[in-house]
Amino acid sequence: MSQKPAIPKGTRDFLPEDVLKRNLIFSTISTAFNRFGFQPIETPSFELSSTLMGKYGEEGDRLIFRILNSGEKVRKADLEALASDNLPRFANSLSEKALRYDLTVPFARFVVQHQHELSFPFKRYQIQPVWRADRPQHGRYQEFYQCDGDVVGSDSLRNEVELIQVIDQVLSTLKLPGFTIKLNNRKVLSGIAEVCNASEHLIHLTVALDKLDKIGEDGVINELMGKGFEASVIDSIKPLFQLKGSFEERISFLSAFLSKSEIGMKGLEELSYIHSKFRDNPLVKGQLELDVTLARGLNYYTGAIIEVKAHEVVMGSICGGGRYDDLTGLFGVKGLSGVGISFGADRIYDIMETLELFPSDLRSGPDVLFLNFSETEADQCAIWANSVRDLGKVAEVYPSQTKLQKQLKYANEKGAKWVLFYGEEERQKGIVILKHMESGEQHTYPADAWLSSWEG
RNA sequence: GAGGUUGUAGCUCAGCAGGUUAGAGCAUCGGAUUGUGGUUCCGAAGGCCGCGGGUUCGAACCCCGUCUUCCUCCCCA
Repeated sequence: MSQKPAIPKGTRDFLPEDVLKRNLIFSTISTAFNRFGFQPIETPSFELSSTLMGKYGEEGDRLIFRILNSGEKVRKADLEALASDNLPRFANSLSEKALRYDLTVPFARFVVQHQHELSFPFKRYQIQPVWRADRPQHGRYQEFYQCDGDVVGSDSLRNEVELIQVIDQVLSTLKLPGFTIKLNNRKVLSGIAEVCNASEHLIHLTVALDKLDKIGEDGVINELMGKGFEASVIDSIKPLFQLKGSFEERISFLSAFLSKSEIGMKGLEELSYIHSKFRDNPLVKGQLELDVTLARGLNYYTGAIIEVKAHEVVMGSICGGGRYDDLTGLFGVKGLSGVGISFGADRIYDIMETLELFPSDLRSGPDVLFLNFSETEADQCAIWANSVRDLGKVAEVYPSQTKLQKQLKYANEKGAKWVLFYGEEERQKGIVILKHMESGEQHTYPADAWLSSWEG
């Protein structure tokens, strides 16, 4: 009985070529992090549910993939909770583990758990898949890779500057035609709420502001009215919709707007500090932009907020991050400041695919393919193949004695550069024939010395 | 989680208001060419028409459910 092959929604298979392309992105990212002194770590694919639950807000909890208890443990199911419609409790009784939802929370757990083995400031990067029970859409998958870099144990703004440089270096190296690194600061958002007398509704305010580029000014106003904001408050926010001009111009506008808010001014100061560092040490390709509507969903950011958008393509952000002053506080260690970014490798992949940015020579076949004429000659070829491998080249011996036509077709499809003929005829004459697949030219060499004259 | 949309050969798609053995191109395999690939020509194989139920003399086509696809919202990488 055969079954129709299928994979779950939101997941993908990767063919050899796809993996090579993705590895190019990964290696570009890890190279950049390495150059800035970040070190790699890994954490398990799944964590205890208690580590993850409640860290991403109500929405986030819903999107966490939970792992069903196995075997006899299912008997622990809390049927009373089910009967009384307490679904979260019922779910907890069925599941003690969950697939990781991002790399930041597991990293916080990691830092607390290994605090005595790490030296601070600790700079790490991590490239691993994460899982979200989200509804798949363009550029959204249920399984995707995140590439995170964080610095914990240092509140210097130089870390923010450094992370922005990493982003710039990675995306420039990958030859993205252009991208904007949007910057904001949670303190500025708090300041805005403060001067508008809306401090207690900060979240609603920022969530609505965040949608400005999507639903427009009227949409934001409608949303705020829907959340019960007073007209006077909405009016006081309106000037922000018109924010235009250079980074400096926006800073000076906001300095006036936020002059009565101490925290808001602190945020502005941080933003202009970061911006000033790129004056004499400019970015390669990235464009810095101050965007007060940038909020991002995660509510643990306390300082800088970063988001990167690629030009020339419609796609959500390809990189995001920010500073969180108390992430490890959730795991019992207070006052450890951190700042980090997260690349969305799969979105970068999709962008590079649509803009055709992947180099064409990624898929390289064997340098030499030895045709298989008979057991005896193939044995000799296997010995030669090892010599070729010792030169750091790729060599393959065709495994069976099928028709030459078939073997050459294989060589052609696999992109072999050279094909070596060594059959009975050649053996008797003491020669080998090397054929260059692209030009079709053939050269004859003495069998005992072909390797030294071959230019492969 | 809410609403809409899609599903026919490995891939991209045809299939006339429900009517005999469901079609094409590309890909695959074989042959033309028993020691020479990419081109060409000939041929073959490949489908519970997403899955389950219903309506009908009769369903790829109509109805219901379910899964999947893509999209909008929500949220995010």
